[in-house]
Amino acid sequence: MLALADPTRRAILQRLGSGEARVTALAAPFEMSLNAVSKHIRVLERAELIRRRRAGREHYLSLNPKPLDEAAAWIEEQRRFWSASLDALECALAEHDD
Amino acid sequence: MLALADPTRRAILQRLGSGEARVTALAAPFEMSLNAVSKHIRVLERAELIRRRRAGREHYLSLNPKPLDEAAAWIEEQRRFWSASLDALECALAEHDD
DNA sequence: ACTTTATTCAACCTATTGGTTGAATATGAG
DNA sequence: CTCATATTCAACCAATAGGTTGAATAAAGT
Repeated sequence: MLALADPTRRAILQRLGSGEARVTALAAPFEMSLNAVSKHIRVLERAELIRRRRAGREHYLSLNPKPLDEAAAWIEEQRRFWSASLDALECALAEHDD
Repeated sequence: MLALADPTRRAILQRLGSGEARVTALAAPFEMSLNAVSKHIRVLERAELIRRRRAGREHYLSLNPKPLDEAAAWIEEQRRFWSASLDALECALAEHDD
């Protein structure tokens, strides 16, 4: 299962971009139940896209500092035959060395 | 549905990297039925990752020259908070301006 | 015209996914 | 000790995804 395939999970990753957060906090903005979010978190964790730090009963989630592997690996794999498009991607990325 | 989520579809894209191919040819290497591949092709087509050219009864599929949009857009979206990882990605890409 | 080839359409099946609810576990607070 | 809070576990459910088979369509070959 491609962890990045689900929009809720991508949103969670996005949210974690602005710092670590607890399960409850992560779940808050979503319509779905806490349990549902808890499941998504587990998927992201298994995919090693996020890390969990337990502090008592509170679990703090944060982005795994060396992630994007899944996406990057795929893109890398495509590079050989998709160079034109990758050029465009490179441009997009280069634009943001801020 | 993220079109890139399925390995068969990624393989099809990969195959199309070395030039256009017909449905039958694309299906050949897979264990699954022609119909199954036909479905995957339709998904990729709807996602605008590939294009179809009909020549009589034969359908020639090719990569959409301006694709990767889905992936690139997502990566771009992540850029802001995931810059460290993107740096690594950029390096990987830069390595291949051959 | 008939048959074969290339492809899709339609119906169906099964496994998986994303969600639910309710109970369990564990920690913290009074 | 008891109660509330934070989280997961377990069972379940509905929708979807990916596959199947068989029939439909359409173009080519003979």
